[in-house]
Amino acid sequence: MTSLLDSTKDRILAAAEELFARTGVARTSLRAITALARVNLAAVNYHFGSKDGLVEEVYRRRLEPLNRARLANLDRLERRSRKASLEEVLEAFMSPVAMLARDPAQGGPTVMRLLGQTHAEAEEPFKAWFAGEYKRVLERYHAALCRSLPEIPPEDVRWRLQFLIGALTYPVAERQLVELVSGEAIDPADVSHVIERLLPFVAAGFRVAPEISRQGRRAPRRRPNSPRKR
Amino acid sequence: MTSLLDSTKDRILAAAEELFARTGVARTSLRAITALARVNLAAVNYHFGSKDGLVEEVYRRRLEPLNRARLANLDRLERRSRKASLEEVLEAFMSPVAMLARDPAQGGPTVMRLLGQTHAEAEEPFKAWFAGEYKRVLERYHAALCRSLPEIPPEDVRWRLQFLIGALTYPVAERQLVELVSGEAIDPADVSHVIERLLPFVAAGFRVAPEISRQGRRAPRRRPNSPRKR
DNA sequence: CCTACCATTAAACAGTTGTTTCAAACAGGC
DNA sequence: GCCTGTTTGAAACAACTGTTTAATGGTAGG
Repeated sequence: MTSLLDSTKDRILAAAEELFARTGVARTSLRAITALARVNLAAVNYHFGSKDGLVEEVYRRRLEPLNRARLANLDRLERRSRKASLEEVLEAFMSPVAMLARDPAQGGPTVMRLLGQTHAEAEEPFKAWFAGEYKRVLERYHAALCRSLPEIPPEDVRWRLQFLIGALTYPVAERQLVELVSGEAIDPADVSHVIERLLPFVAAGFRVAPEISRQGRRAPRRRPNSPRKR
Repeated sequence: MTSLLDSTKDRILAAAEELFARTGVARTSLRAITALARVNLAAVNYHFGSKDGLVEEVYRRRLEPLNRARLANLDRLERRSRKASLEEVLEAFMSPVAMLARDPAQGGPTVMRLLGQTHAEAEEPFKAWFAGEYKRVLERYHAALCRSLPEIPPEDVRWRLQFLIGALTYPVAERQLVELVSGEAIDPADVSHVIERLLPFVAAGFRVAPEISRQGRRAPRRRPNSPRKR
């Protein structure tokens, strides 16, 4: 996976990405990274300033193209004359994930586990950048979804966008759990299969009429049990 | 939150849960835990054997009642004469999460972040137990969902169950991202609001006819962009 | 050739980690 | 009382963490 011609910096990035995805940032030592990259320990601090600097660079390298592609896809849809359908907007949002996972030059399947750990792992300074970047994307998609779903209140669209992100991120990131549920591991090259199945699922969810909402009474169903203390 | 009458063991568990949920297991030192619990450092190794032992106990304490309630709810549904509706099965699966989050004695809102970090944080030995326990629950719910949705192929039901788990876990665990999308933080006591909104969303998704499936050609839509390298 | 400058190396740094040790304090049974 | 086992206490342990230092190799410009 790591070409012998790669520079020291690239080798560190590749090794760090690999290990971050596998065991998480906090549990990955710089010595493990430099050993895998066959590079001197001090090279990390030389090229990236600190471990935090390396972490930020590892994530930025993947998240930036992802968000850029999402925005570009939306631009394309909005430049057209006719209104974008719900499915088109959803695919514009989800498909860049599949592209990332398919292309080894962009991290390949490894990058997906990395993305799944993003929020859990992020340190404060980096989190701020990421939040700002991501917020722009989400705001634009929220607007686009509202336009495709004029009959759904914007606040419900927000929640459903949230659900979409969860449904998209979680199974792709936590492959071990997928394995658990489906009995077989998913072919990492075929994250697009996940998306093919996810798209009609969430599309139907987005279109359904929301519950009578906030102060409205619950459905008159009997309440199931709550967990008991042991 | 921690009563002064609690035993040393309980105080350690409470403090560990709090810190694990806030900063993750790997970034939480035993010294931070014992300081918060106002307990001697060695008490952790005395009562739990090791840090791993403590981690396992912290998670087990919450996951066991959760899974137990899910199974009990399903038992109740299946004991009845009439067939359970899709919504009933979904609520049986999701509502215990809300109960956990509502009851401070069972961890309250804190426990939700903890659950979200479960898969990312889990060490290997504990992971095995968790996987086995969870698998039983998921298998039973998969069967129940299939019975409520006879026209949907079981394999699609599996995938959709996966999506449900993602949509349920992610927003509840990653509240900072929710905040990002929705502009406001969710009231942690009202995780039930999440579920109220999530239930009709996923119910619609479960019911929709799946794509023509496996070897079938993609929809003839034009392909959106893929991410580009910078 | 020499001088800058960049990249790489090995070694050491100070701080933190989980864990262990052993003595002191405590409880209840006789 | 004394003796049992269990629980807490302060201190030390070795191993590992991210980071820094100072010396080295390499290469382009004058």
